[in-house]
Amino acid sequence: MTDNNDADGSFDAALAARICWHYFKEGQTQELIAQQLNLTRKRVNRMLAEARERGLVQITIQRPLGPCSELESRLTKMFELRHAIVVPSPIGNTDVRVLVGAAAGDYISDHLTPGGALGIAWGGTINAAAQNVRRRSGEANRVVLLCGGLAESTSINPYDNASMMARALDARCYYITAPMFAASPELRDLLLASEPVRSVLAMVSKLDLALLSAVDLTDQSRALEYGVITRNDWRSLRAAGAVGDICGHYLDADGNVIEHSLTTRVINPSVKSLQAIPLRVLAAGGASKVAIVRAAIRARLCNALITDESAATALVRS
Amino acid sequence: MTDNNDADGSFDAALAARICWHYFKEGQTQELIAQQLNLTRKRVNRMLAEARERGLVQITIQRPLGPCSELESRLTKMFELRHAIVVPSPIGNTDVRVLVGAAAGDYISDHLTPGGALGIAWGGTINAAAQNVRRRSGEANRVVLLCGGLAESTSINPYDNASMMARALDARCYYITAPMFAASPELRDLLLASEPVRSVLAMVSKLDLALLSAVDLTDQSRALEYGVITRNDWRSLRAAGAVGDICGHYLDADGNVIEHSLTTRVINPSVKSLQAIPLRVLAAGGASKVAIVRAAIRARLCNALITDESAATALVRS
DNA sequence: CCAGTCAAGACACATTTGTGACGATTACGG
DNA sequence: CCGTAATCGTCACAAATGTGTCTTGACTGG
Repeated sequence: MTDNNDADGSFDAALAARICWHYFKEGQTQELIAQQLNLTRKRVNRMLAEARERGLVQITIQRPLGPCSELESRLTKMFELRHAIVVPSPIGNTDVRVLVGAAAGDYISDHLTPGGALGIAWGGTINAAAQNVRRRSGEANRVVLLCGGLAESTSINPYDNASMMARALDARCYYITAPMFAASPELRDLLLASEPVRSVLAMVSKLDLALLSAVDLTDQSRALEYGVITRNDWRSLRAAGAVGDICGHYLDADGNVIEHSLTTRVINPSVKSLQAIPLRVLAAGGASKVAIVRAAIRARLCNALITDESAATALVRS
Repeated sequence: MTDNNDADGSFDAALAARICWHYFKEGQTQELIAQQLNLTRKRVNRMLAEARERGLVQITIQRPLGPCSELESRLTKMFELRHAIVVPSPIGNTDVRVLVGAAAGDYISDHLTPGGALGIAWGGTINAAAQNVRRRSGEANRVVLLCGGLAESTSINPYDNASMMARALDARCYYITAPMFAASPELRDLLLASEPVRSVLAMVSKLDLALLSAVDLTDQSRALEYGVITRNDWRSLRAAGAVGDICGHYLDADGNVIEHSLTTRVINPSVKSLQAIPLRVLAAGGASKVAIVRAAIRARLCNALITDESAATALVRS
């Protein structure tokens, strides 16, 4: 009856849930909970932390929250978006992606209809979103990963993101079983035409909802850090006018698609198929993402936006 | 743009929301938040507490939580309920009504369709539920209070409960503008037939969902404490075999309606009209409520139950 | 059977949080 | 204009929390 179907064994979700209940709902002290449940306080403390990590406790703040909603409505009008969500920028050294991702997880929970098909990009933001989606079960949802994989598993990995999201939604997950960038244009074409890849990509235009992320090409770009592109590519892409990419489509500041040697090798859903998705949510925050976010909107690759206050402020000033 | 439509002025919801965001989502310390926002730490601390009081932050624990879900399925089968929700019993001296109420608020949020009509009873549990409902707006929901009022405003008051719930749901609220017990049977009949009362009661059988509470007649009964009934009535009701009441309908242990001088003066929806409501959720926890909960189920006054572990355990043992 | 390894408990300590006392400042009614 | 009361900030301290280190003990692979 008690389900411990999670991938890793060493975590008693039922116990954690009970601890969370006593702590968050009942407001008891960790000490007392430990006594009652015959645990050490430290254990309680750690399970509490782990439960929050895993998104076992969901903390929602009643929206709208003041100045942010002002920005939201301005963004919505200005860029003709379906929705805009603006969260406060971090005041500490918190990663803005965790915050925007948390909001994105909420958003997905609210907008993915039961049995719906969700496409996702990858990255720190998406990772945080996956951790913050409200768990579902038995709805036959589907998750489609909108990019190829990365061979060397960095801390953030596309397949990992997708599997986490799928697990949270109790969804079937579809992966593009190919690298993000093929070794050669010829190989790319072969892969695109070959079977597992072709049929997964064909699903894209049928999706109900896409959760997209933005890769920037600023000095802070994580693409370099994660080894997605080389520094040479980074330089030449910038020289070609690119400000970043959405699912491997490199865009200039006006939202035009940039041609580049990389783009002849990328394995990704076409711009058209992405545009066919009714609700295309872009989740990206921080100053470095402003240019690519604006470009993505202009390219009509997104019609809903989740971002933070600082980026939103910059966007409405444009 | 920033809406401060709450009844009491001296609470900056937008600021509180921002503080909550930085604290709960970003995980910053109160000290740092205070610095950044130019507030004192104490102020941050108090606003955090107040925000939680007011249900501005919603904490959800991923269900199902182990042993409780076991009880839930047993209750569901045993009593042929639509749903059963069991929450852990308090381990400290927390009021069980707050915990059961919190779960009830969640339940309402999940099951009241937009634009739906909700009937509610009153009491500590309902009060907690109202504080825990997820805020909605612009859905034209309706809330109908299923009992008359109490003249002297105790800490928990029917009109108060209803108004809080209606405010949370941005709902129109309908009150029975009559006392819970009329001074005489004749006056009761006059009131039932008279206009504002009659039409509100007529709405009852059209409701989508009712959130009911159980009044017990044990030694711990709050009905005495709140001065709803006199000690004499309490004694004679018990003598007549009553174990408690649901919306003013006194029941014996088998769920039969008890006749009593009080019941000739009570102003409430008929049993029939209550039974016509598709989803009738009874929220009540603690040992003292076991008998009346069982009676209510037998009387088919409820087909969904929210309770705590101790009461649930007692119920399945019957 | 014996290290070696790893998880979990005991303990200790620094940080963070909740709360009360006290004084300053402001609003308000006479 | 003054006194009163209420509010808010400052300080201080106790409680609760997060995080190390060290130790115990169980399991593992020779």
